Order: sequence, then structure tokens, then C-alpha cells
Amino acid sequence: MQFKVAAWNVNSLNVRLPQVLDWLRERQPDILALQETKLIDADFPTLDIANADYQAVFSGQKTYNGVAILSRLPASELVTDIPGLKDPQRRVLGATVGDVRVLNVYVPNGQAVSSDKYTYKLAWLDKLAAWLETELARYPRLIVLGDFNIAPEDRDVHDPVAWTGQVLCSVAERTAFRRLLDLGLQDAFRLFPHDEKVFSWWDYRGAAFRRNLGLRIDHILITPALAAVCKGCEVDKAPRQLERPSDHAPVVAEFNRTPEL
DNA sequence: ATGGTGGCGCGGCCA
Repeated sequence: MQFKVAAWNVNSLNVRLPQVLDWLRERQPDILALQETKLIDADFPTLDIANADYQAVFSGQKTYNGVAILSRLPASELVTDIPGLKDPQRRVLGATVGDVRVLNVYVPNGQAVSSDKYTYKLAWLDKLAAWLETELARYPRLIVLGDFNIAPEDRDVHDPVAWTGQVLCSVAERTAFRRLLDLGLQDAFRLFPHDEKVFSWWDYRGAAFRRNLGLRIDHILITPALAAVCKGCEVDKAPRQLERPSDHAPVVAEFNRTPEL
């Protein structure tokens, strides 16, 4: 018996709902964390999700951002803000599902190095790290997943030379990402061998997906207790090949189910 | 090529 957890930036749940419902039916994840739902909570398609046999919790806003957690089991202990961070942008959702703690994050994009948004991104990551420290102390089975908008290493970039120092790849962003790992998390994807040039995001422009000009910026970070039972972590490129796709593909991690304590 | 594509929503922002 295994359980399966996934993260997918859908770039508008309104547009992508049919793809999400198809994907739930085909892949049967136990937990799916969505980013960029771009929906106010009153418009969340709770009924469609329920008809697919999933529960949904969400924190959304009009036009931008928005996160949700779809799960087989009910979610409790919801948190919709990083403690101490006053932010109208709906970018985090914490929930307890079964015997795991889930933190769904949509890290700010940062736009360009030295922009105001880049400064906001680094400050946001700083607050996230402080929050993770307290969550890690509380929950030995913690999953932090979502769109981190950071390619952690050169091997996560299709053209590392061209991207050197650019937003999503800058030293300060990579240092911030490394700091999250150093708190006691592991990148599930890197627990396993993979082909070269596996990415999770491809620009809509310039036929980037067809040419595999992408970045790996969507991640599933897990505590040692979960790493010990993690059986695999992959990017599912199939939804990116559909008509009218998100610019991101889902990242999926599978775990052996351990006896509940 | 200071571009390109897509979502939101109808001009311009954001990614």
C-alpha cells in the first residue's frame, strides 16, 4: 500500500479544471497541492472536486495567486498565512491530512533580480524558513511542496550559462532554497537517479516545451521520516502536452504507507 | 527582434 502526493501549478483552475479532474482520475493521488488557482474562495469548484471523490481546502483571491489542497482524507489544522507575515497575496496553505503535515507554497516569482518583487521574494523566503522551523519541530512527517520559483542547481536549468544570475537561478535564491533543506528537508526528486534535463516548467513562448527548454522549479521537500519511505519522485509531462496546458507539469512523489503511530 | 505566449478582463499587470 502506497500513498501518492503531487504539486501542480495550474495557472488558473477555471481553465484547467477539466485537466485536473482527468488527472485525478488517471493518477489517483492521495494529496494534490495546486498553485495559481486564480479564484476567489466563493468560486472554488468544490462540487466538481467532491464528485471526483476528493475533499478540497483552499485560500484564493481574484486574478492572482491562490492555493488549494485536494485530498482523499479530510484536511485539518488549516493555516493560510505565514505567521508574522502580513500579506494579502494568497500563497500558502498548511493542512494536516491523515498522518502527514502538508505545506503548499506558491513562492513569489521575483520578476527580475533587483526589482521590488525580487526583494519581496527573498524576504518571503526568509519568513517561510522561520515558519518551517516551528513546523518541523511539531511535525516529523512534513511535506513542503509547490511552485518554489527556484531552480536549485545548474542541472535543473536547460541552459545554465544563459540563466546565470537570472531570476529563478540567482545565488541569493539558491542560497534561500538551500537554507530550507538545511533546516531538515530533502528534495524528494534528488533522492533518486533521473535522466538529464528533467524540468517542471517551460515558457509558453518560443515552443519551449517542444524544445525542452525548461527549468525544474516545482518541488516536493520532505522530512527524513518520509524520505525513509519515499519510493520515487517524477515529473508527469503528460498534462503539459495537452491542448491549452498550464506552463507547469505536476511533480509526483510516492511513499510506502507506514503503520500509523 | 527590448520581442515572444497565456490568463485575467478589457488596459495593463503578472508570469
